[in-house]
Amino acid sequence: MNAIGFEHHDHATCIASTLKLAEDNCAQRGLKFTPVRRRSLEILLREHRAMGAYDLLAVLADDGHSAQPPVAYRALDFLVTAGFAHKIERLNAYIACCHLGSDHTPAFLICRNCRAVGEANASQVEIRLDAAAQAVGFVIERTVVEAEGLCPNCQDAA
Amino acid sequence: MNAIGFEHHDHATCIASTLKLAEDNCAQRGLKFTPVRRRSLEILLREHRAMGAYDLLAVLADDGHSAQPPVAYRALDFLVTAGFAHKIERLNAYIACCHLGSDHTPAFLICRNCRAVGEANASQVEIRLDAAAQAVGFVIERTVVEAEGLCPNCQDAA
DNA sequence: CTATAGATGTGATATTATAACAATTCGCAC
DNA sequence: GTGCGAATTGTTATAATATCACATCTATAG
Repeated sequence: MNAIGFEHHDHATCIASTLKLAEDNCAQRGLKFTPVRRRSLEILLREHRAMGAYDLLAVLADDGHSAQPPVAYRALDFLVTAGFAHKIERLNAYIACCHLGSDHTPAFLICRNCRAVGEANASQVEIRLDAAAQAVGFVIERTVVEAEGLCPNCQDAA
Repeated sequence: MNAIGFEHHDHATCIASTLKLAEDNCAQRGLKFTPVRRRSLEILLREHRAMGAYDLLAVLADDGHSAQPPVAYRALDFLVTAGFAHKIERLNAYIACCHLGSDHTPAFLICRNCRAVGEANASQVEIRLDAAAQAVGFVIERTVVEAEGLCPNCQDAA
């Protein structure tokens, strides 16, 4: 899971260690890692795919949680704000962060066929919007970088 | 209107010349620049802001066009596919292209306060996702780059 | 002229997201 | 421990964004 989510990795360990990281991180920052929030992150981690809010909601409902939309959106808000998950704007969907802990501008590779999403390592991405922004006095707070295409599996299929 | 939409420019000329460019471009490529499509582009050009599909629809309705959602979405589809407009994924909104004719990966500066959107000149932006993509065999077809922040006007207001 | 492909009109519905407010829980000062 | 206040959760309703499906029209190639 170095750069991207398309490679194989020890998924069980990946989930467990990320959950642990998130837990510690919340403790440090005084954030409440409540059951719904924890469970939501776990669900996102299991999938390693972009999930719609309603997809998440469906899984939460199976768990016996309340199944109203705000439940999912609140959990996702928390995870995104805390930096444990990202929103994929292109898909209106959400995915667990692969680089939890490191402050980073995420960049995604999104398969248009299977919705698999890889999060590129920030070191492999260079974005030079600063010059353009400075030129007009615009202050950048957040940058979305999303590349759409075909993942290796779906290239083979086609 | 060199790099960005936050600068002043001769708007009437900008609209007229872009419409002309689009018209010629359609003629060359055998695309049909129908009244609704032309009018939609004109509306987007006038605003120079990200408009929701339903915002566009409202203006079209005032014109006397049919006011069902597919009318707006079809026009926007056409404009985006033809390269005359872009979708701002972050806002689920649409904006006329500033660099009509030149094949480019657009990069946007989006004001979170007033929704003004500037389209950066491709030459001022460097995106180096290729390495990350190649490393895992991903084929990039399209890239979305959207920076969110505050435009000069809204910084002053705050 | 006419067959055809593309474009438009229209009603219904799917998908994504938020508002609003009540009820509950949790930490903490007293 | 009690009670206050802030954050979280439960729940209903609704807003905002987007697509489907199918009928009708229009331009044009043959």
